[in-house]
Amino acid sequence: MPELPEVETVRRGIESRVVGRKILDVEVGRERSVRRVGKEAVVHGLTGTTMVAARRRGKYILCDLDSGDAVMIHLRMSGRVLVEPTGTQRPAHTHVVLQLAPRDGLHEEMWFVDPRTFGEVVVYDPRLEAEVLPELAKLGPDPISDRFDGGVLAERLAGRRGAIKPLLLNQHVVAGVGNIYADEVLHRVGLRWSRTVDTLSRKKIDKLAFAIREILAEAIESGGSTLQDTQYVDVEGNVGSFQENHRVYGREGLGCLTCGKTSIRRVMVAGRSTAYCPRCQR
DNA sequence: AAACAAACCTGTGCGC
DNA sequence: TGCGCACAGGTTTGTT
Repeated sequence: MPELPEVETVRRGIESRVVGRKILDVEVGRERSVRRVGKEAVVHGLTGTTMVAARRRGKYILCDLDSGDAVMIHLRMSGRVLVEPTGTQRPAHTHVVLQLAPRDGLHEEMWFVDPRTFGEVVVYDPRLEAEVLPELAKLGPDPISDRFDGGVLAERLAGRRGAIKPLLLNQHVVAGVGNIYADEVLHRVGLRWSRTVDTLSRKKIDKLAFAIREILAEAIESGGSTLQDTQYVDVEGNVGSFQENHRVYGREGLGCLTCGKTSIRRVMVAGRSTAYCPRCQR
């Protein structure tokens, strides 16, 4: 579900609503959500600590604790983070609850909610990051947090072959682009999902890198994309609005908003549904 | 090595 | 109304 813009929106919410508040108590209702290090490590690692920072690398949220430990939260397909007043009815699939020290007299909890349980919460010693979270070291550049331009992208694509879309989804190439934004980016630069990297000029790669930054930044500005199922909401429960700007994703059969002459088509590529305009994208 | 399918889960929407 | 199937924002693992 959530891609870089949604994850960044959640990170900002954690930064403003959770960072700086002591964690008084921790409940883990589902072992699977903390499978990487186990329930004990999460409960003991968080209880009594205070988050001092909330960072992000691609789709990974990384929070620093005043104990020196760190917390990694990955939402995968259906994870959500919510901050709600203590005592509020918790939704189904609320797997981890952090009781926060009251702020301005308000008692609140942070919930990790995740129906499909692909997501996870990990508490770890940052000195052991390479062993606990080996995937972090393999991530490509973050198009928002890191220096990212055509030169960087060309470097990441060097030596790789095949269709462009699966490469944009590869987190080792670029960290944070997912299925919606890959389709939107490719449409903006007029590239079809099937174009192979070896046919891309350096100038086109510059445009591609620029469009990645541009679209992700615009989406962050809009608070991310919330689809019909309203699965994605920020920590306050607000929906995003970037779906109103989608030009291909979820628009199968509708007229292309750019050329106005062809209808958007949808095919399966590398197991992911892929929307494109056959006229605008070559 | 790369391309693809399956796996991990639950919920929803659709056709019959 | 009910049932079975396809599919969903991600990522890893195993197989050709």
